[in-house]
Amino acid sequence: MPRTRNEAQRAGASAAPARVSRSSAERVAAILRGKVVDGVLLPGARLSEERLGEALGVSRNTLREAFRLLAHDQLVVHEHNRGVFVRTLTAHDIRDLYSLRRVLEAAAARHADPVRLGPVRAAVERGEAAAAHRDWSAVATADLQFHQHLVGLCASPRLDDLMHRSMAELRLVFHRMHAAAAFHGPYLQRNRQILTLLEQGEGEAAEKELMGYLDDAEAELLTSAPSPP
Amino acid sequence: MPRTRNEAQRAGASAAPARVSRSSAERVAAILRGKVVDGVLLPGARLSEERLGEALGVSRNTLREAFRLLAHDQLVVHEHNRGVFVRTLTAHDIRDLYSLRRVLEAAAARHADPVRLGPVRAAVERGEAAAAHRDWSAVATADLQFHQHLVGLCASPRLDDLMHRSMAELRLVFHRMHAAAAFHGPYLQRNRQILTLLEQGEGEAAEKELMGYLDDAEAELLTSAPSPP
DNA sequence: GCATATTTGTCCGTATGTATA
DNA sequence: CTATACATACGGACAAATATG
Repeated sequence: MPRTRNEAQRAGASAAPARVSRSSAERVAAILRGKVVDGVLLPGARLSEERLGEALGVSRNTLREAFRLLAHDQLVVHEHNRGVFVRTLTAHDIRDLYSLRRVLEAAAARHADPVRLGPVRAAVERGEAAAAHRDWSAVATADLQFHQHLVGLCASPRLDDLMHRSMAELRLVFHRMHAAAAFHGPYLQRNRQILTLLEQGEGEAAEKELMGYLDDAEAELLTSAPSPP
Repeated sequence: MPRTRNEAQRAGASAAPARVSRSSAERVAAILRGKVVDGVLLPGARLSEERLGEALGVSRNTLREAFRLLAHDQLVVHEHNRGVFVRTLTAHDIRDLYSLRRVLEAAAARHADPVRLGPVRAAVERGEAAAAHRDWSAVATADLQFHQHLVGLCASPRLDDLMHRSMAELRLVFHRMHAAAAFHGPYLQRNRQILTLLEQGEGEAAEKELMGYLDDAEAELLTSAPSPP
């Protein structure tokens, strides 16, 4: 009899990320996560237990579990006895996130194996194709994926996860750049250049290019940051 | 009637110096986290909602919130409809954790500012003093703190937090080394050597020493790992 | 500064679904 | 296959903290 449940779960987990049964809390968290990273829920917005529970059709207890999950993703902050709010990144947060990216992406460039650059190259090409069609939203997505796959070269699930969560955090401020096109567009050529260097085995040069990219992107984001240091 | 629950909560909370008001979920999570990293709750152990809620004097709702927090620390795994269990690290996990440490600690060695080595030096000296007193538990603590403060040189809260959680995860397998002395002891001299190199501004050499340390520690841990790759 | 309304924190009881002996 | 134990999820209750007028 279906004592195969465990086997099925493990097999499914190893192969495809598709999961048959997720808890309500996870489902609700996924919905809210999407609204936060897509900018539907803006930084500082309050997430009322009563209103949201009503809107999503879940009880307050379930919603609170979802809040804990989102808080761990750093997408919301839980203020005791006050409630849950969409996170507002400070300039300090932005600097920290870019420090973290420098560490992760430098390591990726240093350990990059030229034969594993497939997904990285694909992201570059998706970005260029999107730019040709003036689909700036897709350009932004491809830019993020380029760097995500770059870190993926480390072949570390924990680093992948960290990078993924960090990029979600950064999206909280990307929304402040009302012209996403102007922000992500100029970086396409730099991504292409980094890819080329990696394919030629020029890890050192690629790392230097990457650090320049990150320095410039950080500086640009900080000019739009209203918060003090 | 026993509505004295709140009084008991305050009494317990007042013992902790740091923060006056933490949620019950956070307090419970902290208690359980301690039991897991101290090896009181061993990997694979089941955390029953009913039993633990009874023992800790909190409702199942509150306990479930605490579980979400612990699951995010990767110290427990939440299997849907089955319950919460203390995490069992596989050999794959150990390798991943050391990959992560290599990235973080290499970055730390590379960016180390010799004038900020105070806490690192202090940890080395605490370890040596503890070894002189044959306090192997303190030796282990100092060893972990040496590496924690090393990463602290990056001055990144997010990296600090990541390192801290990763070390907590590693403690899940340190308990398998029944002789903690034999495990942490030999690394004291290597820590001292790394410190010396950093103080002399020999970042490259320090990084190489560090990588050797991590390779050896990883290999030693893997010999005690019962799980397949 | 105070009284009041709102919201969160926490608990309880219970019905339903799932897994395992 | 059935029985049992347990997790999931809901809704209601009330005290405490916070926001509001």
